[in-house]
Amino acid sequence: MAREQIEDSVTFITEVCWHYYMNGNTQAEVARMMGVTRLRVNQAIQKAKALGLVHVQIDSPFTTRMELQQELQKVYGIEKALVAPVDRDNYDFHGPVGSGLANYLTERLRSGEWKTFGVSWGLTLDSAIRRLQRQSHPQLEVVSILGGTPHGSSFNSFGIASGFADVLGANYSILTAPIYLSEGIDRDLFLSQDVLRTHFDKFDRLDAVLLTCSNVSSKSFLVSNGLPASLTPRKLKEAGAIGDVLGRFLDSDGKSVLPYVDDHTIGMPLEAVEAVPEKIMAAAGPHKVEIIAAAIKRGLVNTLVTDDLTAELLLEHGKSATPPLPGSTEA
Amino acid sequence: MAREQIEDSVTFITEVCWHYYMNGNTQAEVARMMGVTRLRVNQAIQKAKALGLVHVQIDSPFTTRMELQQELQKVYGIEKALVAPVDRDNYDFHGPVGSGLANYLTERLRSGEWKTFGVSWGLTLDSAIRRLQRQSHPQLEVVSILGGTPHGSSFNSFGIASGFADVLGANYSILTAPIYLSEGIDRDLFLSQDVLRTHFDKFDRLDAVLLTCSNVSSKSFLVSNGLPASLTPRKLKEAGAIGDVLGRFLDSDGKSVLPYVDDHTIGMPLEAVEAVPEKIMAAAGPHKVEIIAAAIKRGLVNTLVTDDLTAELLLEHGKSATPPLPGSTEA
DNA sequence: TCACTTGCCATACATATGCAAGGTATGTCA
DNA sequence: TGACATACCTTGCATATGTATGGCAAGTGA
Repeated sequence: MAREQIEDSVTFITEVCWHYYMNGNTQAEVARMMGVTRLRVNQAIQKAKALGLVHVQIDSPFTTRMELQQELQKVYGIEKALVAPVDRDNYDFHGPVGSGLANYLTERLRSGEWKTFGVSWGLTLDSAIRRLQRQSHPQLEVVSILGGTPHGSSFNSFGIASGFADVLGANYSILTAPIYLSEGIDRDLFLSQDVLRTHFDKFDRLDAVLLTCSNVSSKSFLVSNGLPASLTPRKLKEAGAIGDVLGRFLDSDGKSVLPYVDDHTIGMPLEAVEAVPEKIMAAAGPHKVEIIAAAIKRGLVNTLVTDDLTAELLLEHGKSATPPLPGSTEA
Repeated sequence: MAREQIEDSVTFITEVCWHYYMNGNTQAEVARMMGVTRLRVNQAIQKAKALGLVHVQIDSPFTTRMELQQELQKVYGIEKALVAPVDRDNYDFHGPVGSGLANYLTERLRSGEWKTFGVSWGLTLDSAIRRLQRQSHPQLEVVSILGGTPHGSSFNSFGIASGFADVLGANYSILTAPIYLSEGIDRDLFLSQDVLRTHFDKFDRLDAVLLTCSNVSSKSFLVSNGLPASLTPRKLKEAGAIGDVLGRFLDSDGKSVLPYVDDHTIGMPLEAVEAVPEKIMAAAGPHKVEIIAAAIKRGLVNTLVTDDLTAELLLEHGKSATPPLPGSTEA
């Protein structure tokens, strides 16, 4: 290395952001004030965004798709639906939903009602973490409710639970196990490990869970990278699976299609999920419409965070596929 | 009026902001998506800023002037100093301090330690309100601790207390009285009104107070518009006053210079302020250096929120005007 | 009917932002 | 000492944003 690197610390970036966002100076003005080039100011601002150092919040963000939200609640009989607007020409089904979930979580955590909540994993939750404002909830515990895949990535089990805990200023507890147990291993023996039993006990005391879902296609990270060798997308479809929640594959009625695989899945059982007071599912994309509907039917969702495109498809699906559930059409 | 006005509701503005800030579209893209002109998108975004609908937050904003903060704490013996960076060529002594106070308040309120806090009034606090993110603290009570002037404005007593309460989702209690009692009215009789006595009783139970201060010049709204007819800036200066805190004029040692006027001032007595656990003063500007120093000397400040220009002048003032207080120079 | 008001649009343009390409200072190393 | 690499700067330009101006269409009222 020749010449020492210029100061590019958080302190520098923070001051740039203060001048730019709080004081409303232009990038050129900030550069002049701080005695650096405009380029470096520009870069600092971009770095701040990337680092999640600045956060833009919109007050009452869910007023824009009120009709869709109310119709979803009515048609599917769920307690709350939150619908984020998307750009249809440049569709991104993780970002807006992530923002929406981040907003809702912030609001929900403010009440202080949650002592512990469970998280699965996936790109949607990763996106939510990166959009969350740093907070302080020292009494809160984030519990991982699903094992990980061997292909480690930032949105895998460990990264999601610790990511939430970090940004929320909370504690966390990791499920140190693979999502699917290898064929040769005895399930009961494996689960009898003290560390796992202690962890599993926490599932019964969760105040909330953050769920995601996916369909059976290459769009699903789990299907592409995480399935046991014996399980192919083809076999899944033949068994009637339309997608998974917590690694457990369901049919269009929300029933498990592969009990044997479920037995070898390390994570919170869906029966336990059903018992959690707040079941929040964050999911969007045309390919997820069926599995979202199935998960709702199964009783896995109180609150659905999605986008307007998916919401419209869900309503279409709900009207065409099934007559409204009895008692769920009341206003 | 010809033609009905176009939809310009909060819903419309919110959707624009969502696309622009959350989804990262350009204004032109948002316009195309929503079927309006770019001009209207641009105006909606500006309106959102003006309405305080969008808020930009910076994580750990007070790392940039760490040395100044520490030196202020040392030289003046205060618990905490928060220093916001400003643009010296385009100096604005309300905005940055308002942002700083908003940030600190948000952090402080998150702890849930406050049940009730007192607010005075002034442009600095008004600025803080407009920069605060909407929050929900149903258990919190904002208490006005100073009467108002007849020249009602948004930053007057009523507007500040209700403004804080509104944005914080809290309750409020107003001091329905003029800041200076008219000559002819008997003070004790006036204060014996039930509604005032109930209000004054709250002063003893405050967890915190937000204070401001001003000097004796036309820059002070109080001096320009709020003084009783018998009190002129000249008289104030002759009596040794260098500024006011809560409408009470102090000399450079922080002592009251006009006990008779203080008797006719409707607001929290400074002796009661001294007893509050957290005394937060938000003030900046070269003209406020002396009165800030005096207020600190009087023991009215735990936490000072100011800007870097004022901080430097305060340090200069502290070093030249007074030898460091005994025992306050320890690190 | 026609002048007029109102509210929006199209256009144009000044300024601000994002980004790439080549230049320059300052160190390393043969 | 000079070739070289590195880290940063300058310049220039494409795009995005902010704002002013003239125009047009729809309604109003003489």
